Amino acid sequence: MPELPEVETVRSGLQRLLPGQQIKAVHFDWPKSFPNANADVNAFVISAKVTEVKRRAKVLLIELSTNYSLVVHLKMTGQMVYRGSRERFGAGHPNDSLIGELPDKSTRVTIDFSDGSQLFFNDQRKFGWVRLLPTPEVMNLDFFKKVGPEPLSAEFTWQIMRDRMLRRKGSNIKAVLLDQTVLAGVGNIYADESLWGAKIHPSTLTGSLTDKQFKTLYKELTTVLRLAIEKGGSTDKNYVTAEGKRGSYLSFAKVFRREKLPCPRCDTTIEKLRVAGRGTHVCPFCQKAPGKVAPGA
DNA sequence: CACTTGACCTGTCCGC
DNA sequence: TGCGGACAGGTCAAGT
Repeated sequence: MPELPEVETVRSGLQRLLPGQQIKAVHFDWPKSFPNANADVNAFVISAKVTEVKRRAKVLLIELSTNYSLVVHLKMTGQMVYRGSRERFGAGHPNDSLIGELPDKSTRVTIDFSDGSQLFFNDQRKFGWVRLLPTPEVMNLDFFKKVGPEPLSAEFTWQIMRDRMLRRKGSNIKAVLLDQTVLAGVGNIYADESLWGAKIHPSTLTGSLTDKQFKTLYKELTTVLRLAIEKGGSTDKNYVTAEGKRGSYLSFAKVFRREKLPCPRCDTTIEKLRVAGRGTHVCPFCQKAPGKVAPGA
């Protein structure tokens, strides 16, 4: 799972469920999903209690009472699903859950808690990972040293976004939105959605954007990220919340996965193209390709 | 150096 | 139906 709103939704779910839980056992069978699992798991994970669940960029940080942290990246298809001691299926009715009984064949890591509840790290494509690190060293990971600011933080302004984006003025704006060193947490869904909102074509050279466009893009991006968090993220195939439920943002999406459907703003048929190596959705009328002038721009 | 492309994996969908 | 190929929400390493 993917982007900031999805990871934030999982974080808030785990933060409701995990603090105070004591870890009894950890199981994993695909070593790449837990590359540095070693004797430290026995020393610093078994018997530890979860103190807090945090997020930075698209990464979950499960902090333990031993001053170690389980650091989790869900990449494309990762899930973190909690099951209470009496729930073989999802909380409430089984139909609420996208997934059935756990563990299943995509389960890579299982954490057992003392009260009988369990936390499952599932990952169909095996790109995601869990790592164990001393909490004070987590931010020394190369990824965290390079990652850009949180787009929803109070300090993040449109001018900061513009200045950081202009470090890559020779790239198209879609590639720059996806660049985690420019700003944290944006992926393919919310890049397309915010570019549609700002009426900017994804192939537009970043260096050619005006201040007015940067300002609009900032507003659209932060608005769409907040809305997606409110809706519990976007579920297409794999993503689920900590309770195993779907997120509902995609029913509010304007262009993502809506190729061949009408643009909600002008009724022009939405097209799917390839930009920055990624499937990209645009309204060809609202978002004029570079060289042409967008309406109202 | 700045930027783009392939690789990491499994599963699904689409065309022949 | 079967089978090959393209594609899927992310990030690195290696390439141009």
